Amino acid sequence: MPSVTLKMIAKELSLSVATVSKALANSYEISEGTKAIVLEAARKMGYIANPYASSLRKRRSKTVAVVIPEIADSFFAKVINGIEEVALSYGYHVLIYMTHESLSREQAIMQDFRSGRVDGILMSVSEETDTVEHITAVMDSNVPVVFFDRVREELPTTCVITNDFESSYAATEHLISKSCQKIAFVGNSPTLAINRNRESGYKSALKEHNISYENVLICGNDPKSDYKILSSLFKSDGRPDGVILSVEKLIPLLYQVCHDLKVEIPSQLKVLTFTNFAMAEFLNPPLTTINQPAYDIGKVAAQTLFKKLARSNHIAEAESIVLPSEIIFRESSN
Amino acid sequence: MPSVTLKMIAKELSLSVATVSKALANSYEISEGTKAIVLEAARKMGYIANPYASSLRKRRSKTVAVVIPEIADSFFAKVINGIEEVALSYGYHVLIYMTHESLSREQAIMQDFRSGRVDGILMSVSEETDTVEHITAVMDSNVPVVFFDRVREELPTTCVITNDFESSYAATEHLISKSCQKIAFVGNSPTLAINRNRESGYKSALKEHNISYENVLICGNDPKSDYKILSSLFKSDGRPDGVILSVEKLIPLLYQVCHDLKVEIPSQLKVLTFTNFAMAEFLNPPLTTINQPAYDIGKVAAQTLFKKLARSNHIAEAESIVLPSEIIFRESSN
DNA sequence: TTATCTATCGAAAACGGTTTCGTAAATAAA
DNA sequence: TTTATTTACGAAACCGTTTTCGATAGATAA
Repeated sequence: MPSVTLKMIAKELSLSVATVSKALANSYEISEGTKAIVLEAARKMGYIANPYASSLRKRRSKTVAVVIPEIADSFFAKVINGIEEVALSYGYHVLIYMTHESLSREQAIMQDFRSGRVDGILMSVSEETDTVEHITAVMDSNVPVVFFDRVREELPTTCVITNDFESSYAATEHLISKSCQKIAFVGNSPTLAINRNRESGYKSALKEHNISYENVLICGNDPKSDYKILSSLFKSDGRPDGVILSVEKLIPLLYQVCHDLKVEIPSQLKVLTFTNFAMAEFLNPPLTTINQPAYDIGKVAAQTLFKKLARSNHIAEAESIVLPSEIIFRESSN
Repeated sequence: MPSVTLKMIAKELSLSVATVSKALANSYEISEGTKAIVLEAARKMGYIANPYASSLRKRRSKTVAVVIPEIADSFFAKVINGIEEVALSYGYHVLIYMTHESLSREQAIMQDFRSGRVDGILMSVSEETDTVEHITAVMDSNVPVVFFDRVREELPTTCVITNDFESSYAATEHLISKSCQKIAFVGNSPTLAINRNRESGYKSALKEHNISYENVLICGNDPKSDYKILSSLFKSDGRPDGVILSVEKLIPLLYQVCHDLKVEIPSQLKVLTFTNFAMAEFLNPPLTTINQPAYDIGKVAAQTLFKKLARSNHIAEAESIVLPSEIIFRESSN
């Protein structure tokens, strides 16, 4: 509750509310003298504008939303850091929403955004998302959306991604060069473009090297069933000698499985992961990782969004900004 | 921009705006018949209330703020998950702000909250925070604050913390039981209560066991200088045989230092850390950790805040909710 | 001298809801 | 039948800004 309002300042200075408002907005209509007087009074009285009154009238909220699955892993944490950094510099506020990989939650969240609550949206879709109506609906109501990481490239907007296909291709080739012959790929959702790109990078590399063994696993959200899926991998006959993890969350699980089944990394199994966290080097064994530039993805996505916000009539067309990932070779794939 | 407003529905149904508003709010003043008609029309027309108009009039934003240093480590990520979960169930929105350990940023953020932007605040103070005027100012303007993790216990509100003193005491005793004689403690900020509690737990245990060696290091935000501080520790004469890390962020750094200086864990140095992340078990060597119940801390803090919000005249008194941490013994301290 | 600017300010209408208060009709109480 | 009460709704004020549109006085141009 804003104790001091424009009206109070106006009364105090025997000016009109309009004049005070304009003075604080540094309008050309107001003389430098009164501006100084108003500014001083506002400061002294501790005036802080009511953002809701302001947003209502200006039809702009100075707020953006970040919609993500969750902040379980380090990737989204760093992305948010990047976003917040940029938002701050633009004087924007950041609302955060988690879908917990649920389409219905995502739909409810997006529905709310048609109210004008936010001026723009930064989002990474859930695993379940197999329709985009809830997204196009808010885009149609003139709220720009910028995707990052988990994108929907078919929509007419900007996607900030990494070179997933290439990274995955290179990762697969790397394992092949280490004489792996049976390489498995573990992803999460077949509907996610990011996952499909990685998968096809993996498959292309196999094809290129005439390797017929191909094994794509889908792990979900439940650690228990994921554990089963992963462990069954090593109990089967076509036991792999290399694994590419597409999901950071599965790292501890894979290490656990290998530990429990006494599968030795890297002698019996070479491992390589898409991830983004500092401790990979100090794991046992040190983990080869494909590092996504998470912080920069957040920054670039936010900057792109603010550019769209600046231009009232931005052209809505599909576009991809690709930030390269970096493979860091460590013992787990040696 | 909300394309369809109350006025439009009113006109469509030849009702007054007031009636429509009350009908949607399920007011007793409106007959069930008209309620049904209004609800149906609102649904069909795709009405979504403008939150800014609503907040302006109701003087409630249905929004809470989370103010934290940053989401660099897993702790705050999990806390936010817990907070978001609770906020969602209350129909609240979550604004997120990072101080980046800067007091002036924290002050600017809190200053803004005197505008009525948020109904309540969940916060973990920055390392630099050595004054609380900016916090009491918003509390005085009737915006409740609940602290978690990095708290200021002198303020008349609720703090959600873990049993830092006891955990640190137990951790120190554990190292002593492993026949460590020279145990160092690495904290971040001497102004933070959480750090002081851990430090005194450490010191009390030493005193209790008549150990005179006492070594408290302060590491800041800069990895380079932190590296120097940590490495100088092992170059000095009074080289420790045990270390307690109070800060998760320093784990990779410590492992790096030990690696570079060829200090072997745990034979030459036993290590133990306050942290909260799943991979500790798979580090080399597996790291003994004091796990904070991060997710629960977020949940409890949020629930406490919403309780305060529910009661308009909540009594403002200092109170601590202590959630116990859990020590998980692993090889690094064996 | 008169007409035209220019600079500076205020009245009032938005923005889109919520809430108070009044009122007419229907019902209950006397 | 008269009076009191309840039910169901609308008119209008209000939340605190922003913005449009005048209005006025003084300066300038014709």
